[in-house]
Amino acid sequence: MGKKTKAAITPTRSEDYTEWYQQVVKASVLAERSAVRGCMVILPWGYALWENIMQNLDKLFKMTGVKNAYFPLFIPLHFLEKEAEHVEGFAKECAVVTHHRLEQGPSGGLVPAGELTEPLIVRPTSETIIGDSFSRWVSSYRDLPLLINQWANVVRWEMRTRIFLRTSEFLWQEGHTVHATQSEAEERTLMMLDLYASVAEEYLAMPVIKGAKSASERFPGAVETYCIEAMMQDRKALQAGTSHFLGQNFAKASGIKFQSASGSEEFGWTTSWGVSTRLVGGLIMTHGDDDGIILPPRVASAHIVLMPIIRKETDREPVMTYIENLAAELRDVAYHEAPIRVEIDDRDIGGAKGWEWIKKGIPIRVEVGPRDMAENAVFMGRRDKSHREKTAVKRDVFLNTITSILDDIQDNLFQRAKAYLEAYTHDLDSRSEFYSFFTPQNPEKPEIHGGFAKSHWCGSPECEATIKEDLSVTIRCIPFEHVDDTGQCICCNASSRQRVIFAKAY
RNA sequence: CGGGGCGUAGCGCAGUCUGGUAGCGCACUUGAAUGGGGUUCAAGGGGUCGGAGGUUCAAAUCCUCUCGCCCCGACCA
Repeated sequence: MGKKTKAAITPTRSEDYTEWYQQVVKASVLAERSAVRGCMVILPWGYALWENIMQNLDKLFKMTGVKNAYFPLFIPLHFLEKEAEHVEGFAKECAVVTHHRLEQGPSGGLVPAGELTEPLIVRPTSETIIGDSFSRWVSSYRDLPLLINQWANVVRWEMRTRIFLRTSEFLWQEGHTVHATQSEAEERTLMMLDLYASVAEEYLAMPVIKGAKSASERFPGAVETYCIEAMMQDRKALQAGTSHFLGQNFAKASGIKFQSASGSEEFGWTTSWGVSTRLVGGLIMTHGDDDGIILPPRVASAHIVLMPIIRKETDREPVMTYIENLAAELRDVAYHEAPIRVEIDDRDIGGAKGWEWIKKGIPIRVEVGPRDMAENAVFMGRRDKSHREKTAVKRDVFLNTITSILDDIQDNLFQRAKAYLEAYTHDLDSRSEFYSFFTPQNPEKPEIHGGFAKSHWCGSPECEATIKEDLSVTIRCIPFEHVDDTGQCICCNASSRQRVIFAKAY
């Protein structure tokens, strides 16, 4: 009882949000920094979470007819040069392989040797290398639509990295499709956006706003970029997923052509769409509290931890037997078509154990000691409630209600996050109101402020740039709602046909 | 690439100004006590003080150069 720390994480969110995030990641054992600049090691607890996200997405992709494939890590330099905007967009952040051998240097160390005739780029995204394959796979309208996804790692040499949110290397999926018509491709782009939104909301319990990017925020080479934007607890926006309608730009660059039913030669219409390990960062900042992360049950690395309370050595065997039987029965319960994931923690380390699991964000902690056994009960704590709020539940009741308890936690997390998003999203119509909304009281050490401003925008890149320059606020998306609303641009007062979402962003 | 901070045990830090050859807390190991909760006591293991060079009888400490990390900008999923 030495320490009187009120929260498990120091500092708290309100004290220092950025530092809180880093401490939460550390305490959660989801990931850690690696020896390589800007790259992270994903630990088992974090990888299990990512696997659950992956499996759910993968299943949903396949239900829409998408098939998985795999393409090379390396892209020949000249491939990237094929689409002008695309080159410009990614050129600044590419890792380049120039040699294929190491030799003993004069001072003893290894030095690169065997220079390549053409450098290879470590993929920052795979439109061009996949386009090359697609150009050979597609020759007739009968080959379309072509619906491919790959699970891969990509590298973007960012100047500033942040664990899970922006690492030099990250894991993601990238879907790439080719269609015979523009409308079919557009339909697919929006279909995948909807799929992402429902995964974010139903699995990650993360409410999102769907919309289109402004021209300046578009994917390099895309005709249209759609996105889902979530609000973190420091009220900044996080782009949680994107779906791009690429028109015929990449088809022309890669030579993806097909012969139509009428015999004419036409370029395909392509799309690409992706979500990444960034989602994990979003999850942390959406649900975490001052005791650490809170994992939504639908994707949690594990659902329940069973912790024996052993008072006397003679209690150990009966308590462990009780726990192992309980675990076996729990694992036989299906939660959304998959077995409940149960951990048993019998380490004899006292109360620190419970706190470890709190910081790891497991949805349900269960303690079982002789007293519970005598009453045929378990002692349960929920991660979405205070750590002090624990209740005795009869064993059979616990087994019969466990899936609804998990669903209740899932729903509770979503409702909380949705209330937060709504509480800090405002229609703002005056320029002064808008500027004060995004200006902290204390510029030295900015407090959590702002949120999402739904404000009118005339559509000019100049107004967008002015606001970005003045406030570091950008247009996160042009939402699909509110399209018929008319008003005046927040920046220049010109007439505007709709509101857009302005926010500071990650 | 600019501005600020920092590299000393696995983690968090003190010691640096005023050179004398390394310490604290947590974690770890062992033993004991405790037992519905980040418990207590005792004993113990672990460090080329980020790296290189220099000054000095002597450098974690002073000087020069480097490398890396964190925060704030610019760039971005």
